Amino acid sequence: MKNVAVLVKKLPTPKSPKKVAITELPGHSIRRLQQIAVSLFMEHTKKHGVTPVQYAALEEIFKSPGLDQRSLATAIRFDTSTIGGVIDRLEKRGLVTRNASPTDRRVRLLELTSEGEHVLAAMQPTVQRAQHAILAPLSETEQVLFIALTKKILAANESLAAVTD
Amino acid sequence: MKNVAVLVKKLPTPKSPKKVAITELPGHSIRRLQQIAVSLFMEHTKKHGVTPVQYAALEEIFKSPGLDQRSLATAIRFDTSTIGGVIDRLEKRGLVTRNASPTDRRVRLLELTSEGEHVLAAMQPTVQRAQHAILAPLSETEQVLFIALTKKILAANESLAAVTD
DNA sequence: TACATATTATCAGCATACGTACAATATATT
DNA sequence: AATATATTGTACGTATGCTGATAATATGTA
Repeated sequence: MKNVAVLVKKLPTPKSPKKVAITELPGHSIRRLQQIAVSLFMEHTKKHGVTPVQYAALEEIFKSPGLDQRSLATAIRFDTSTIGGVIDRLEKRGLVTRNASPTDRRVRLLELTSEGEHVLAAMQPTVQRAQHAILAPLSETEQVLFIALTKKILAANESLAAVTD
Repeated sequence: MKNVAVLVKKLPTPKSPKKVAITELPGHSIRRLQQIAVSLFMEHTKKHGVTPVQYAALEEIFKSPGLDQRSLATAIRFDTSTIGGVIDRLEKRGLVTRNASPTDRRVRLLELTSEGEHVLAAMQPTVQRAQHAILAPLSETEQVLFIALTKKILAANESLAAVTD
């Protein structure tokens, strides 16, 4: 009787692992999805030399000229410690300017240069095509469904990661 | 008349960008999905100090002991130039061994240490919970649907990115 | 006004990701 | 055997992504 109690009581981590098919895990599928989305984006927008992350930054700065880095990061879900480097690269390419705020000396205000606006305008159609390409394997109905399901997951996890505020 | 022809013919890139809601682009949603999946994984498996990528490697090496790095990379869709560093870290932690092949001196054969097997076994339940957490916002039916749609996209793009062969 | 607290940006460290190039080694072909 | 080609692993450069720490600056409150 005592033996049984001991056996039942322990139940530690199983001695040997089970064989898990990585491919079947949602996490892995999502990682693959991301690899594919980035790959298609880069393929379609190759001639502009702008990454998906940089594109998102350009788009947001265009929508809200003069916003600060932190607000930008929050808006497009970058980590605040990443945003600096992204802006560095855009600034170096002359697509973005970063000026000290006259009212708050901590803040760097972001704006597109005319070159930045030009590049953004030029690449928008290619970005659209890339987005279509990602969902292309799905029917119209399936695409709507996929987007809805995705949004549902995102909505339930808004606070997770890259939301520094 | 000529004016019209000229206008029609050119159609260059638009002068000024349109305002695009980044949040509405599939690429951005997928990026968010990935951030969330990783975040949930790390949260659930915190005590094991193993990343999603490292976990995939452990799982695959357990399934196919003695496989080489390149095969591993292909199996779990790592970039071949990334796999080395991942194995380095697992090796340094004593979870994996990397031995020269007796038949082919180019190859490094991978195997789990007993510690590696132990860690893998210990974390499998927590990984399961993390995977459930990712899809938790969806109903059972929706989860099945989401997985099916995702797989359809992946199947159509198997060759894209991180498939070095 | 003086101090505690909050905010903005930056930096260091670690871990993917991918392109490109390259050395070592196998294998196929001539 | 000698050469051409393919394969395995590594290294370097660039770009995220996140944690934790810190400096500079604001702001709220005693």
